Amino acid sequence: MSSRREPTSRRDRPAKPALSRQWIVAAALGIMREEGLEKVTMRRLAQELDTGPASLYVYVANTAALHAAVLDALLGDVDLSGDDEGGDGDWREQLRAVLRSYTLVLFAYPQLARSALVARPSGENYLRLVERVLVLLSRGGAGREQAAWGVDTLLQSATATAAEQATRERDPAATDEWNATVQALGAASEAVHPAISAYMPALVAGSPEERFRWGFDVLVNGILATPAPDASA
Amino acid sequence: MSSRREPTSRRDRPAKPALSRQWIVAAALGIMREEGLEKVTMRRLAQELDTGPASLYVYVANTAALHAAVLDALLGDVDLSGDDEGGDGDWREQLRAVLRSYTLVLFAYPQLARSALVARPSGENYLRLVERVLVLLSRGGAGREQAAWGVDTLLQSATATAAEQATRERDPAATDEWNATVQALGAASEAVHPAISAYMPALVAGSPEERFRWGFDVLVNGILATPAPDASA
DNA sequence: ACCTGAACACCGTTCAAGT
DNA sequence: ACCTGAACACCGTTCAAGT
Repeated sequence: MSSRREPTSRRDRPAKPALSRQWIVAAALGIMREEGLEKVTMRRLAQELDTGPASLYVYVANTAALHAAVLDALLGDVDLSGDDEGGDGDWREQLRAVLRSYTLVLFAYPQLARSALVARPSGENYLRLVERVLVLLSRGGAGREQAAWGVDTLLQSATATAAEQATRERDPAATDEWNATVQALGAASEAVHPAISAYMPALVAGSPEERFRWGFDVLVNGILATPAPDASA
Repeated sequence: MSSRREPTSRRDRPAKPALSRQWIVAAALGIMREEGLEKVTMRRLAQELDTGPASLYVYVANTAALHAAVLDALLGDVDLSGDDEGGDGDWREQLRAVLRSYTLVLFAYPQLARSALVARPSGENYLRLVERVLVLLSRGGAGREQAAWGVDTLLQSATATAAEQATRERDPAATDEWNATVQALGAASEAVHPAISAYMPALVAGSPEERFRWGFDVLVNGILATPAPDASA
């Protein structure tokens, strides 16, 4: 019972694999899937990897970078459908599918969507996504600036939708915030806030699906209809 | 030197005013203005108010609620210009002005904008803002659902713009993230990501002002041009 | 170069006890 | 009802020292 190492037996922990950025991110993903993003901390992660927190700083600059790396890893699940074969006519449907897939991936991890809103990722999977959206937008007739700025707007909007709707359904505590907003809107007196009062059912109505679809169309229609500043002036 | 209370002299601290939600939020605002949102913690705030953290929980549910209250207080600075007198023709300019004012207020406190992205406020000033945007949108010809969902989209987009652009300019550490993204985009090889490579200058170009204006027009154009789901089907 | 122990300087939240 | 002290259970990050 006092043996220090058993080279053959007892391999419950596979002999502590060497640290590496890849391995660290994989462990972080595991913790997130099982315990949520809020448990993906330097300390908890170090514990999981059987080392001290200080060791992680060789591979990861800080906690924000760690979360960004986890997000990028997850972005590998986004379906970029039909990655290259043409079919020019249905660019809009393809773009919608890509963004829906992106939204669904984020839906699975609301907290990650929240953090993506605030810290854009920069990994390989993110680049692939941006590339794909750019191609589809330009296929749809968007100009240079329209496509470039459009990517940003579309991804941001999809991220925000995921963060909000997903939170609203799952997160135990954050539901309170949404309830507070709904309640505040509902309680708005007709005298002080007539418009809110008049629009009230609609203000909080709509399934995630409906909101997503409408939001997508609003943006695509708007992007194609709105020229970039220097284009004409 | 051992006196317990001096009723007349030494009023550096004005005799510890009674706790109240209002007073707590005011103190929180002060800390934010002087030290940044990240210092607006229950413990720091309690210290400022000369009490223990536990005492604050009588008035504020948790830290998120505290931040939301601070945001709402700040929203009082948003210029709702011309609050009621007609001038129907220029609804678009008025709406633009309101959203610009909103963005500017958030610009002053990037971190707060970040947190607003994630936790919608629900206070009186927020309601006033929603009310105003609703009125202007419907004056512009938006239908019921268009106006209702449009408010959400417009405010979200403005918030995100503020959070991003503001952070990019001021925040010492968060600039790294943006740099990482820019660098990743710039380093995208032409072979693997031809579109990114081709669109590259445009992807990160544009002043905050230009981006804001374009984003606003995209949304307003899109909102007015896109009917709500059940409207026709 | 990589890894570590230990420390520094913090957090949010709860609870039993007081007034 | 409000306020408090004290505790519980955590954090991120740095640094000198080791290998």
